[in-house]
Amino acid sequence: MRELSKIYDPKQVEDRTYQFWLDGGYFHAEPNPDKKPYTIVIPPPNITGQLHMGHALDETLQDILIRFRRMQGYETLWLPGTDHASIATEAKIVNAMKEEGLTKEDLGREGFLERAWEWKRKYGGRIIEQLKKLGSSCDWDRERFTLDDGCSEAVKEVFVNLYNKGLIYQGERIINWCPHCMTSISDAEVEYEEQAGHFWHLRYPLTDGSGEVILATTRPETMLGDTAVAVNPKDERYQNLIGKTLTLPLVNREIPIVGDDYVDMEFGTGVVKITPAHDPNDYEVGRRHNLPIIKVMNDDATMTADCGKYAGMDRYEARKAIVKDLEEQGFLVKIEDHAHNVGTCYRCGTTVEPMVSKQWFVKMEPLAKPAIDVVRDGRIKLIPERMNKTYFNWMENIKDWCISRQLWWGHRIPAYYCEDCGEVIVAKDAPEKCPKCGSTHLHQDEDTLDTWFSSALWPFSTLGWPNNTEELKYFYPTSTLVTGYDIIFFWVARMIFSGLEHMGDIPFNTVLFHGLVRDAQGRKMSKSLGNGIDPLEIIDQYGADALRFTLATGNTPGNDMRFSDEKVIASRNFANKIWNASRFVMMNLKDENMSLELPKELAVEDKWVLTKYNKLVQEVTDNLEKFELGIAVSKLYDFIWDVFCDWYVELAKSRLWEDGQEADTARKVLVYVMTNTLKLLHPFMPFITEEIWQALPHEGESIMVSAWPVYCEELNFSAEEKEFEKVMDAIKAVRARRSEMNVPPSKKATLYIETASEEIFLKSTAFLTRLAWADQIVLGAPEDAQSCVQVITDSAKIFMPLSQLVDRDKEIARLTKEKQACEKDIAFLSGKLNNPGFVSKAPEKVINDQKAKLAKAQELLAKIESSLAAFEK
RNA sequence: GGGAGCUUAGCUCAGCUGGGAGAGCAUCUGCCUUACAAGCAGAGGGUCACAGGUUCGAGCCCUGUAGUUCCCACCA
Repeated sequence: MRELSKIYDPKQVEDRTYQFWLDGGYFHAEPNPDKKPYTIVIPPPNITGQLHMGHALDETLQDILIRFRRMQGYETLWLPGTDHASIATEAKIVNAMKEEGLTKEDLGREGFLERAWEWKRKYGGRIIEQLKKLGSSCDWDRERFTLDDGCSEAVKEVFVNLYNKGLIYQGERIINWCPHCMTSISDAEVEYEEQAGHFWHLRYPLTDGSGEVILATTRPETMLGDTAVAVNPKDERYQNLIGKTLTLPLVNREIPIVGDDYVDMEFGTGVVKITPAHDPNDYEVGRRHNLPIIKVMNDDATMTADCGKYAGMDRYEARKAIVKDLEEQGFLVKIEDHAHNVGTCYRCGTTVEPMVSKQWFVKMEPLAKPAIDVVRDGRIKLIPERMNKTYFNWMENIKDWCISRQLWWGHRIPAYYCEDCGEVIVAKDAPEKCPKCGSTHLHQDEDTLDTWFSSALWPFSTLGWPNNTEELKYFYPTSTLVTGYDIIFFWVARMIFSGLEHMGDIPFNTVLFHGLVRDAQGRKMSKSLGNGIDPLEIIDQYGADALRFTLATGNTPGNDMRFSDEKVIASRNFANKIWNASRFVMMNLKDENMSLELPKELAVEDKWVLTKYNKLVQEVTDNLEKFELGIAVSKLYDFIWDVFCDWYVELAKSRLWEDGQEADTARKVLVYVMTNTLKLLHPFMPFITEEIWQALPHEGESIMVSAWPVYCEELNFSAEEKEFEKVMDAIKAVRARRSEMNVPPSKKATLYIETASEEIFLKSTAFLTRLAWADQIVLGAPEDAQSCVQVITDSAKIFMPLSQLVDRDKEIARLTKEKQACEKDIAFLSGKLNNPGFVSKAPEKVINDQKAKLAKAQELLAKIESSLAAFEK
């Protein structure tokens, strides 16, 4: 017998077990023609990041799928890596430099990049180490980084290909500019939030002095860049003004009044000032009317040198000054409160500034079309299905993707400019001279690419593309992508069109979306709220298995979940329960090298538990294959706790304590069910299952590479299962009656059992004695039935001679109540079965179920009635 | 403005293709029964948001309403 702590201590297990797996090389995958591949590429976490609950959920779900498939016999690759996260990382490094009093410009591009790589070497591995704490079974030999040589090669290849096909172009267009990050960002990177603002009503006089127009604006500082005022051509109030000119206040520039459908006559005054350089809609109006574009803001959102007295002011400072001047000069009519949506940078939260700027774009329409088709025709399955709608809506209305960033940390755009003739050369390698004029004065584009440009290639760049490697041939398309719904546009959609365009095939078959992990109150975890829960602390306190179990339980695809200590404690308790169940099994083992074969002769309780177990195998496998991880895990919980621990272990004790021939059968069944159930649980709780599996008789090196259990018909004993449940029902009923009457377990009672199923009850006397606190079992009714407490189930009537507890009136009342309940049941069931509609239309199985229920209820009623009659005699 | 999700026990949530409502936590009762008090045995607790409809039958399907959360669009 082993001496094991009553409490499972994850700390003594986890690191050691993880190292054991690494040493065994179990995480590594190689192309293997004898097996089918199963591949997941990790959503690469940012190198700046620390593991948070979102990662923990994401990685847990992936590891569950990976471990499940690995045990099923697939060649299983979980490819890990990290993302260079251009904006976030650059900002971090710039901040660190600031403390030394340095700026990017001080160091220059080379110096800055040197620092950045140094930083990456120092901190980039941090999150990887944290992933290992969770138990992630990634193939660490294949770890990649979005800025490594291979990914860089892929990025250049893609850029050049798309450029040559005309799908990447450079152009002067209005983009979103973040004045804090000092770079352009894509539309997807802008987050809108409602802010309280104002509506300034301004008076613009007609140049000819014949009057004025009044317009409203939320951004008066942009008026310096107004190059027109627009009205709706159908608007009778202003029709006659179209073609006339106004004198722009403060600036005294003459600007035209144009007619454009864009103007909503109902909104504001029906007059809109047009600032093409700083508003996307105005930009479009400007293009339609050939208006000049006047930039009034610099990249840092200060006013440009051309802004006269406002030059150099910050945009908000300028706003104040301009409003003040307008007011003083009589151009301000009134100020209204007005709530409006303001675009902010998703990285730093700064209000973005729409600006006209020369940038690189991906032409989206031709790429979007096939990407829509593969989801529509089901070649890529999104789970939950409703994500399709979100996906289509975005893809069908997609605008061109601004991919250039004014940053240094990232993939530098492979475009070169001839300083002599202005030729633009896009090539993977720097050209030596200009192909047009032969000049050697060339310089590379200063900008880098959007981080998401490289992550879009992740499913194939990590497998060696553009080289046609064995890995690429074998593992692509990948099987499942697991990610949060919050990056469907940033990442998922872009991987789909990139895979189709460059590989000619989908990047993955299925996308499993999960939701956000929120705090116990349902709030988003965030740094500013300080309500974030650190997964590493949870692991430290409760163990990785408890954390994983918590995240998997009750998790439905695409739905957010709440995280609370109570849930982790419940999971920790479950781990402890398993631990103690295994202690029980180990304490009762005689031969550590016992055979794992099930004995031929099985007791009825063995057949009962094996039948339940066998069903569990089927269901858990089904659920996992359908990505119903939360359902699978709760079935395991129920089976282990209720079926195995609360029932089977208790039932097995009878034979173990006798220590006869049959004890050996019990041991074998215990070990069989325990080890196989551990296998089913292993994807969810890898550490504890390995630890116990190793301690129990087993074959093979590790549970993680053992074979996944399969359903087998020989273990299906449904007749015995049903029969045995009659005894269980009796035990439960006796317990309930005793509890109702507050009889302590120490007070034993003889059980007289009147039943048509005598055989099974006879076999089960040991169970009735121990589990229903009896001192003796007698078949048949006692002579003095009236002085007995009676317990009635549909298959038995049980008498307990606890005469001092029997109150004739109370017994009659109780039996009458039971009788009424039973009659109600019968009325309901027979009503159903007498309904011609039901009998003719319901499926046969349902009808038979109802008939069986009715029969049982009638048996029960007969027993109750006879008892009642006896009492009333 | 458009779209989606959610609303089930006191709390947090399951509920697969429609067949008499489930779990965990909390509450109450009794138990240190030789794996486990992080446990065991019981109990109470629900007009499945509301109103219609389809159906023999609706928590589940359809329509509408309310509350709530989120996404997209961005009317200056």
